[in-house]
Amino acid sequence: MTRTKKNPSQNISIVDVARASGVSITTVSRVINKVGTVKDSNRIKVLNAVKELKFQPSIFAQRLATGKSNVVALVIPRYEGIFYSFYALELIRGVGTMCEALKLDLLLHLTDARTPLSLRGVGGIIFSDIIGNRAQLEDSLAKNIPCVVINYYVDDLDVSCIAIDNAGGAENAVNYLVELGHRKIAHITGDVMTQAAAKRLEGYKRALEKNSIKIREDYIFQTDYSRGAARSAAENLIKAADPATAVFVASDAMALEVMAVARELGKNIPQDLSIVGFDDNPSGLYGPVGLTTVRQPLISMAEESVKELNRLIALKKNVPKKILLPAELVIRESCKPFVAR
Amino acid sequence: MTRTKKNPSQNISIVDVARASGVSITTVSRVINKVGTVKDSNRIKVLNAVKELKFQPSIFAQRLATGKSNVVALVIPRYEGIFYSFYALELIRGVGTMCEALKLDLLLHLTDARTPLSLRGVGGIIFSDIIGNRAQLEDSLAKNIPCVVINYYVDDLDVSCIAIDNAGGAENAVNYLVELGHRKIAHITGDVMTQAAAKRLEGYKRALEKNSIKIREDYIFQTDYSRGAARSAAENLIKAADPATAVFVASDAMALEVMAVARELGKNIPQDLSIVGFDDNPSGLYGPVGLTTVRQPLISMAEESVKELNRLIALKKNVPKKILLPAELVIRESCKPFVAR
DNA sequence: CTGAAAGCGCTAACAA
DNA sequence: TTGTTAGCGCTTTCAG
Repeated sequence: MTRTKKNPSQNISIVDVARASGVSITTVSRVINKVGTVKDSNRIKVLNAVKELKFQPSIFAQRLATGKSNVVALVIPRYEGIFYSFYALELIRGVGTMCEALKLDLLLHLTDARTPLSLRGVGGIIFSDIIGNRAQLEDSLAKNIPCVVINYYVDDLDVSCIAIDNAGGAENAVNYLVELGHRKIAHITGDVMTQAAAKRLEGYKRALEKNSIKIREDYIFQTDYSRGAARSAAENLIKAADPATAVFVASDAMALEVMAVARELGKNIPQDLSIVGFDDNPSGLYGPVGLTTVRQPLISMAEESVKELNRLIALKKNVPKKILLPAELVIRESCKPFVAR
Repeated sequence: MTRTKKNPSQNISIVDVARASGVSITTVSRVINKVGTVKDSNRIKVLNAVKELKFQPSIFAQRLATGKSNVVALVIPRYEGIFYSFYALELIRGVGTMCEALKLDLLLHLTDARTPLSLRGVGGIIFSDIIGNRAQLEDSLAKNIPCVVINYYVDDLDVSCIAIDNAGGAENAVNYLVELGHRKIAHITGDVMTQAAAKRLEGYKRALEKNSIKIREDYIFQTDYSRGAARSAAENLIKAADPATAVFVASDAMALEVMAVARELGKNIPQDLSIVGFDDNPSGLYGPVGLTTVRQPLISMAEESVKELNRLIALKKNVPKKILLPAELVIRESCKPFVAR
């Protein structure tokens, strides 16, 4: 009838502590959880026993008893290349840091959008981006699991989200080029299936319009964020009959590729072509010419998402908040004022 | 006495399923866990009820009852810049993938080496590297928690480890340069406090010795893996009175910096200087000259570590295995045969 | 301020 | 093949 032996590394339970300190397990529980009232002398006895026995409460028992979970899942769609992206790491870093600060456990879940989530025992979920895995989000919401979406502005669902003002950032970037005197400004987009890329394109167009510059479709090069696509876009851009004098590129990784292509084709950056990227990826610092770019506050976005999730969990009901974080221009050396020649 | 209400998203328990399918909870448990023998007709009833009620067993109750945890912690020392490193992401990717395959939960724990680990309820720990956090490893081992160390060969502790043959990889790289006719081969080290960097230096020296090339201390440039250090090393290397014709650099990130410096100083790669890196970081593909490098099987290392940990957990005792994975040379365009001029 | 005792949801002997 | 039942370790009434 009696159970044989439990986990040898965790075998001291609240019972042992109670026995050692001569009080009831209830009292031990009280001092562990810092709730209720316990006579000081007793508290001290318990605390000593805890230290003595190296007692660590079992999270499983705690969670079983309370019905609460301190686990936060970070769901990252495992799309091609995500793991080579600066973005993912920053996210994990930010979320991880804040989870630790808030004493939450972080469960990293790499998902392909297709399979339904089966995150059991999770207190809340952070969805990084929504790329084809909207169903997972809706499911979780339906199950009343606290959710927050990060890096995607969801306006048609009752869910907290925290995203970056991609359109605004793009607009700033293009405005800057205009201020430098450029009128022929091209744009190399990312994968416009993603919200970020679509918004960046939107911001590009808006900036041109506001500056009364005609939008030329032959100056817009659509890519899928891949290096290959960036390369051919760059070639077309540079070899064009009436080439642009500046280009706003939807990611730093691609912007670097554009720089490389330009050099190969004998062009100097920024003399022959001004380039602005997006991301503030540290690789943008590599090489002779620092890349001017738009900084995404990824870390703070990630951190905020955990805070927001925590708020939702504490609230015990879904009172969504929608947050848009500004994206700031970082000026380095890859742009020069336009001079006619 | 009765508890008010539990987690509203998880409120159907094994009891409900038992009731709905007209069997005992034990039988339900049996079919859930696919153990024991259950009459087919009953199994079907249960399965239907499970589907009907959208029942999901509580992992906390399961773990409480079994005393087992399916959580695997990946402990990554939060050293400066780790989150900008290709290495960390690859690791997380590999470990994450394998955890999913093995139905394990992944707890990502970013630690500073100083604070003792407090990973409660974890079934096993994967230590990524051992940089100053040896105490954490020893502690966990003492607590009988299954551990495996990844990317660090531990020969003085009874623990499973899986590392990359840094010395061998370095040796291959240098041998390759020798085969190309180079005799003046420099080395830019990483932070030799890390095992990887130390081993790479060791491999470099060994290759030279085996080829009867005298080791010149003025050809060895020590760095801390940082870009700044790489830059000044590169400058000294190139501007030296009797400059090396080839250089083996301890990381791709630094090798790229060396390339950049060389270009700035008017040198051509590979005509004026042959370069081999280490990592096979995708950024090595950027730019006009593909970087010849040593590929670390990071992903398989990460995957193997989870398998090994799983083995240890199943074994219920510590029967360590030490694994060393080969590192293979990837030849691209950054090296040329040496020709006297 | 304290303790007894009833669960939390599940697993695993054991008996049938 | 199935069901009964005693825990797993902790929290939380409720009654002192």
